[in-house]
Amino acid sequence: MDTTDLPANILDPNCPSRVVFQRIGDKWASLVIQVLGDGPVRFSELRKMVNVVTPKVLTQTLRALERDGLITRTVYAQVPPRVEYELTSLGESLLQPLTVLRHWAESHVPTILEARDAYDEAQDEALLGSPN
Amino acid sequence: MDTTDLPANILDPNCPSRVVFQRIGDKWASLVIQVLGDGPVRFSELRKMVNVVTPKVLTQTLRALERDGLITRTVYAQVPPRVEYELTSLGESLLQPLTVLRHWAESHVPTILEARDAYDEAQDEALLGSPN
DNA sequence: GGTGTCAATATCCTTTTGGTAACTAGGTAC
DNA sequence: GTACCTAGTTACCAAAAGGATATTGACACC
Repeated sequence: MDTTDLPANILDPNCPSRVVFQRIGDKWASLVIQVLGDGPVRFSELRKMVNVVTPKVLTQTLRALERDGLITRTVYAQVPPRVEYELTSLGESLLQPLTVLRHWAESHVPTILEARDAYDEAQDEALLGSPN
Repeated sequence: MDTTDLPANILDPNCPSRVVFQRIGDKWASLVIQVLGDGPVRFSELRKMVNVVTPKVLTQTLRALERDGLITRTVYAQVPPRVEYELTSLGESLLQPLTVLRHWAESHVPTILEARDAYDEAQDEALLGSPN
Protein backbone atom coordinates (compact mmCIF):
# COMPACT_ATOMS: atom_id res chain seq x y z
CA MET A 1 0.00 0.00 0.00
CA ASP A 2 1.37 3.34 -0.95
CA THR A 3 1.03 6.46 1.03
CA THR A 4 1.28 9.16 -1.59
CA ASP A 5 -2.43 9.71 -1.98
CA LEU A 6 -3.61 9.06 1.52
CA PRO A 7 -4.92 11.92 3.58
CA ALA A 8 -1.88 11.87 5.81
CA ASN A 9 -2.85 12.02 9.44
CA ILE A 10 -0.42 12.54 12.25
CA LEU A 11 -2.69 10.73 14.67
CA ASP A 12 -2.54 7.50 12.74
CA PRO A 13 0.37 5.58 14.23
CA ASN A 14 1.03 4.04 10.82
CA CYS A 15 1.26 7.39 9.13
CA PRO A 16 4.84 8.30 8.31
CA SER A 17 4.15 11.99 8.80
CA ARG A 18 5.23 11.31 12.34
CA VAL A 19 8.79 11.08 11.15
CA VAL A 20 8.81 14.82 10.69
CA PHE A 21 8.04 15.44 14.31
CA GLN A 22 10.82 13.09 15.24
CA ARG A 23 13.25 15.03 13.04
CA ILE A 24 12.25 18.30 14.68
CA GLY A 25 12.61 16.80 18.08
CA ASP A 26 16.09 15.57 17.31
CA LYS A 27 18.44 17.46 19.54
CA TRP A 28 20.46 18.94 16.69
CA ALA A 29 18.60 18.50 13.40
CA SER A 30 16.30 21.50 13.61
CA LEU A 31 19.19 23.67 14.76
CA VAL A 32 21.29 22.58 11.81
CA ILE A 33 18.50 23.37 9.39
CA GLN A 34 18.11 26.84 10.82
CA VAL A 35 21.83 27.49 10.64
CA LEU A 36 21.88 26.36 7.03
CA GLY A 37 19.09 28.82 6.30
CA ASP A 38 21.73 31.48 5.56
CA GLY A 39 23.54 29.38 2.97
CA PRO A 40 26.03 26.52 2.74
CA VAL A 41 28.23 25.84 5.72
CA ARG A 42 31.10 23.46 6.12
CA PHE A 43 31.44 20.80 8.76
CA SER A 44 33.77 22.55 11.15
CA GLU A 45 31.84 25.82 10.93
CA LEU A 46 28.62 24.00 11.67
CA ARG A 47 30.22 22.48 14.72
CA LYS A 48 31.09 25.90 16.05
CA MET A 49 27.76 27.50 15.28
CA VAL A 50 25.66 24.83 16.81
CA ASN A 51 28.09 24.81 19.71
CA VAL A 52 29.92 21.91 21.20
CA VAL A 53 28.40 19.01 19.39
CA THR A 54 30.79 16.09 18.96
CA PRO A 55 31.79 15.15 15.40
CA LYS A 56 30.12 11.78 15.73
CA VAL A 57 26.77 13.22 16.64
CA LEU A 58 26.98 15.98 14.06
CA THR A 59 27.77 13.42 11.37
CA GLN A 60 24.81 11.30 12.47
CA THR A 61 22.54 14.32 12.31
CA LEU A 62 23.79 15.41 8.90
CA ARG A 63 23.49 11.92 7.45
CA ALA A 64 19.92 11.65 8.65
CA LEU A 65 19.03 15.02 7.15
CA GLU A 66 20.74 14.09 3.91
CA ARG A 67 18.90 10.79 3.79
CA ASP A 68 15.61 12.60 4.15
CA GLY A 69 16.51 14.87 1.27
CA LEU A 70 16.61 18.01 3.39
CA ILE A 71 20.26 18.84 2.84
CA THR A 72 22.98 18.04 0.34
CA ARG A 73 26.56 17.17 1.06
CA THR A 74 29.22 18.45 -1.33
CA VAL A 75 32.81 17.28 -1.12
CA TYR A 76 35.45 19.49 -2.70
CA ALA A 77 38.58 17.72 -3.90
CA GLN A 78 40.95 19.73 -1.80
CA VAL A 79 43.52 19.20 0.84
CA PRO A 80 42.68 19.59 3.62
CA PRO A 81 39.21 18.31 2.74
CA ARG A 82 36.31 20.68 2.45
CA VAL A 83 32.75 19.50 2.77
CA GLU A 84 29.80 21.80 2.54
CA TYR A 85 26.26 21.21 3.64
CA GLU A 86 23.40 23.08 2.05
CA LEU A 87 19.63 23.03 2.27
CA THR A 88 17.75 21.47 -0.61
CA SER A 89 14.57 23.17 -1.75
CA LEU A 90 12.74 20.67 0.43
CA GLY A 91 14.89 21.72 3.35
CA GLU A 92 14.22 25.36 2.59
CA SER A 93 10.51 24.75 2.60
CA LEU A 94 10.82 23.48 6.15
CA LEU A 95 12.48 26.71 7.18
CA GLN A 96 9.25 28.65 7.41
CA PRO A 97 7.28 26.23 9.61
CA LEU A 98 10.36 25.99 11.77
CA THR A 99 10.59 29.75 12.03
CA VAL A 100 6.97 29.96 13.13
CA LEU A 101 7.71 27.46 15.84
CA ARG A 102 10.90 29.20 16.77
CA HIS A 103 9.16 32.53 17.19
CA TRP A 104 6.55 30.88 19.35
CA ALA A 105 9.31 29.33 21.40
CA GLU A 106 11.34 32.46 21.81
CA SER A 107 8.36 34.57 22.80
CA HIS A 108 6.67 32.11 25.18
CA VAL A 109 9.63 30.63 26.95
CA PRO A 110 9.43 33.04 29.89
CA THR A 111 5.83 32.03 30.48
CA ILE A 112 6.74 28.37 30.35
CA LEU A 113 9.58 28.80 32.78
CA GLU A 114 7.28 30.65 35.19
CA ALA A 115 4.74 27.86 34.90
CA ARG A 116 7.43 25.35 35.74
CA ASP A 117 8.54 27.23 38.80
CA ALA A 118 4.98 27.58 40.02
CA TYR A 119 4.31 23.90 39.41
CA ASP A 120 7.46 22.77 41.16
CA GLU A 121 6.73 24.99 44.14
CA ALA A 122 3.20 23.66 44.42
CA GLN A 123 4.62 20.15 44.36
CA ASP A 124 7.07 20.96 47.12
CA GLU A 125 4.33 22.39 49.31
CA ALA A 126 2.11 19.40 48.73
CA LEU A 127 4.94 17.17 49.89
CA LEU A 128 5.49 19.27 53.00
CA GLY A 129 1.79 19.23 53.79
CA SER A 130 1.55 15.45 53.79
CA PRO A 131 4.97 13.97 54.37
CA ASN A 132 3.66 10.43 54.64
CA MET B 1 20.25 36.66 35.28
CA ASP B 2 16.73 36.67 34.08
CA THR B 3 15.67 35.64 30.65
CA THR B 4 12.44 37.53 30.16
CA ASP B 5 13.96 40.42 28.27
CA LEU B 6 16.70 38.66 26.39
CA PRO B 7 16.44 38.31 22.64
CA ALA B 8 15.84 34.59 22.92
CA ASN B 9 17.95 32.70 20.45
CA ILE B 10 17.54 29.05 19.74
CA LEU B 11 21.17 28.75 18.70
CA ASP B 12 22.46 29.77 22.06
CA PRO B 13 22.87 26.52 24.00
CA ASN B 14 22.03 28.36 27.19
CA CYS B 15 18.78 29.68 25.82
CA PRO B 16 15.77 27.90 27.27
CA SER B 17 13.81 28.31 24.05
CA ARG B 18 15.30 24.97 23.17
CA VAL B 19 12.93 23.36 25.62
CA VAL B 20 10.11 23.99 23.19
CA PHE B 21 11.78 21.98 20.49
CA GLN B 22 12.30 19.20 22.94
CA ARG B 23 8.61 19.24 23.83
CA ILE B 24 7.63 19.05 20.18
CA GLY B 25 10.07 16.27 19.58
CA ASP B 26 8.65 14.28 22.44
CA LYS B 27 7.09 11.23 20.95
CA TRP B 28 3.63 11.92 22.35
CA ALA B 29 3.43 15.51 23.59
CA SER B 30 2.69 17.21 20.29
CA LEU B 31 0.12 14.56 19.46
CA VAL B 32 -1.64 15.10 22.76
CA ILE B 33 -1.76 18.84 22.20
CA GLN B 34 -3.30 18.37 18.79
CA VAL B 35 -5.89 15.96 20.12
CA LEU B 36 -6.79 18.41 22.86
CA GLY B 37 -7.33 21.07 20.21
CA ASP B 38 -10.95 19.98 19.95
CA GLY B 39 -11.67 20.39 23.63
CA PRO B 40 -11.16 18.58 26.94
CA VAL B 41 -10.53 14.87 26.83
CA ARG B 42 -10.27 12.36 29.61
CA PHE B 43 -7.40 10.04 30.25
CA SER B 44 -8.78 6.86 28.79
CA GLU B 45 -10.10 8.63 25.69
CA LEU B 46 -6.72 10.21 25.14
CA ARG B 47 -5.14 6.80 25.31
CA LYS B 48 -7.38 5.52 22.57
CA MET B 49 -7.01 8.55 20.32
CA VAL B 50 -3.27 8.68 20.49
CA ASN B 51 -3.27 4.95 20.06
CA VAL B 52 -1.54 2.32 22.13
CA VAL B 53 0.47 4.40 24.47
CA THR B 54 0.98 2.80 27.87
CA PRO B 55 -0.56 4.57 30.86
CA LYS B 56 2.81 5.22 32.38
CA VAL B 57 4.10 7.05 29.34
CA LEU B 58 0.86 8.98 28.84
CA THR B 59 0.95 10.12 32.44
CA GLN B 60 4.54 11.23 32.06
CA THR B 61 3.65 13.18 28.95
CA LEU B 62 0.64 14.83 30.56
CA ARG B 63 2.55 15.78 33.69
CA ALA B 64 5.27 17.40 31.60
CA LEU B 65 2.72 19.37 29.60
CA GLU B 66 0.94 20.40 32.76
CA ARG B 67 4.18 21.51 34.34
CA ASP B 68 4.90 23.69 31.34
CA GLY B 69 1.50 25.32 31.66
CA LEU B 70 0.26 23.98 28.34
CA ILE B 71 -2.59 21.90 29.71
CA THR B 72 -4.68 21.71 32.85
CA ARG B 73 -5.71 18.61 34.73
CA THR B 74 -9.14 18.55 36.31
CA VAL B 75 -10.20 15.79 38.67
CA TYR B 76 -13.92 15.26 39.14
CA ALA B 77 -14.91 13.81 42.50
CA GLN B 78 -16.66 10.79 41.07
CA VAL B 79 -16.45 7.07 41.23
CA PRO B 80 -15.02 5.74 39.07
CA PRO B 81 -12.68 8.71 38.84
CA ARG B 82 -12.86 11.09 35.95
CA VAL B 83 -9.94 13.25 34.98
CA GLU B 84 -10.03 15.68 32.12
CA TYR B 85 -7.19 17.34 30.32
CA GLU B 86 -7.63 20.62 28.54
CA LEU B 87 -5.43 23.10 26.75
CA THR B 88 -4.63 26.34 28.53
CA SER B 89 -4.59 29.51 26.45
CA LEU B 90 -0.84 29.03 26.22
CA GLY B 91 -1.41 25.52 24.92
CA GLU B 92 -3.93 26.82 22.43
CA SER B 93 -1.44 29.36 21.15
CA LEU B 94 0.90 26.50 20.31
CA LEU B 95 -1.78 24.88 18.22
CA GLN B 96 -1.24 27.10 15.22
CA PRO B 97 2.55 26.70 14.91
CA LEU B 98 1.99 23.00 15.35
CA THR B 99 -0.61 22.96 12.63
CA VAL B 100 1.75 24.69 10.24
CA LEU B 101 4.33 22.04 10.94
CA ARG B 102 1.78 19.31 10.66
CA HIS B 103 0.64 20.47 7.27
CA TRP B 104 4.21 20.61 6.11
CA ALA B 105 4.74 17.10 7.43
CA GLU B 106 1.61 15.64 5.90
CA SER B 107 2.25 17.17 2.51
CA HIS B 108 5.97 16.46 2.23
CA VAL B 109 6.17 13.01 3.70
CA PRO B 110 5.95 11.23 0.35
CA THR B 111 8.92 13.25 -0.90
CA ILE B 112 10.90 12.41 2.20
CA LEU B 113 10.14 8.73 1.90
CA GLU B 114 11.24 8.75 -1.73
CA ALA B 115 14.45 10.51 -0.77
CA ARG B 116 15.08 7.82 1.82
CA ASP B 117 14.55 5.02 -0.63
CA ALA B 118 16.84 6.66 -3.17
CA TYR B 119 19.50 7.26 -0.53
CA ASP B 120 19.35 3.72 0.80
CA GLU B 121 19.56 2.26 -2.68
CA ALA B 122 22.56 4.41 -3.51
CA GLN B 123 24.17 3.19 -0.33
CA ASP B 124 23.52 -0.43 -1.23
CA GLU B 125 25.05 0.02 -4.64
CA ALA B 126 28.09 1.72 -3.22
CA LEU B 127 28.59 -1.27 -0.95
CA LEU B 128 28.25 -3.70 -3.83
CA GLY B 129 30.70 -1.69 -5.91
CA SER B 130 33.47 -1.87 -3.32
CA PRO B 131 32.80 -4.81 -1.02
CA ASN B 132 36.10 -4.39 0.82
C1' DG C 1 -17.39 -10.78 49.27
C1' DG C 2 -16.18 -11.03 44.34
C1' DT C 3 -16.04 -8.25 40.06
C1' DG C 4 -15.70 -4.07 37.38
C1' DT C 5 -14.47 0.89 36.43
C1' DC C 6 -10.90 4.60 35.84
C1' DA C 7 -6.69 6.73 36.59
C1' DA C 8 -3.09 5.98 37.66
C1' DT C 9 1.76 3.62 40.10
C1' DA C 10 5.51 0.32 40.73
C1' DT C 11 8.86 -2.65 39.10
C1' DC C 12 11.53 -4.32 35.77
C1' DC C 13 13.58 -4.48 31.26
C1' DT C 14 15.09 -3.13 26.45
C1' DT C 15 16.22 0.19 23.16
C1' DT C 16 17.74 4.49 21.76
C1' DT C 17 20.30 8.64 22.33
C1' DG C 18 24.09 11.19 23.30
C1' DG C 19 28.68 11.46 24.57
C1' DT C 20 34.15 10.57 25.38
C1' DA C 21 38.25 9.57 23.66
C1' DA C 22 41.17 7.85 20.46
C1' DC C 23 42.26 6.93 15.87
C1' DT C 24 42.38 7.25 10.40
C1' DA C 25 43.25 9.23 5.61
C1' DG C 26 45.55 12.12 2.54
C1' DG C 27 48.19 15.61 1.93
C1' DT C 28 50.90 20.07 3.02
C1' DA C 29 54.31 22.74 5.70
C1' DC C 30 58.43 22.74 8.28
C1' DG D 1 60.20 12.36 9.28
C1' DT D 2 57.32 14.98 12.40
C1' DA D 3 53.52 17.90 13.08
C1' DC D 4 49.21 19.73 11.53
C1' DC D 5 44.93 20.40 8.72
C1' DT D 6 39.85 18.81 7.93
C1' DA D 7 36.36 15.55 8.09
C1' DG D 8 35.35 12.18 9.63
C1' DT D 9 35.28 6.80 11.94
C1' DT D 10 35.61 3.36 15.70
C1' DA D 11 35.00 1.36 20.14
C1' DC D 12 33.15 1.89 24.25
C1' DC D 13 29.92 3.70 27.87
C1' DA D 14 26.17 6.15 30.65
C1' DA D 15 21.79 7.99 30.84
C1' DA D 16 17.35 8.53 29.35
C1' DA D 17 13.33 7.22 26.93
C1' DG D 18 9.99 4.06 26.16
C1' DG D 19 7.47 -0.01 27.13
C1' DA D 20 5.40 -4.63 29.34
C1' DT D 21 3.10 -6.22 33.10
C1' DA D 22 1.12 -6.29 37.60
C1' DT D 23 -0.93 -3.77 41.26
C1' DT D 24 -3.53 -0.03 43.87
C1' DG D 25 -7.54 2.85 45.71
C1' DA D 26 -12.17 4.10 46.13
C1' DC D 27 -16.45 2.92 45.30
C1' DA D 28 -20.63 0.76 42.88
C1' DC D 29 -23.09 -3.22 41.39
C1' DC D 30 -24.71 -7.88 41.93
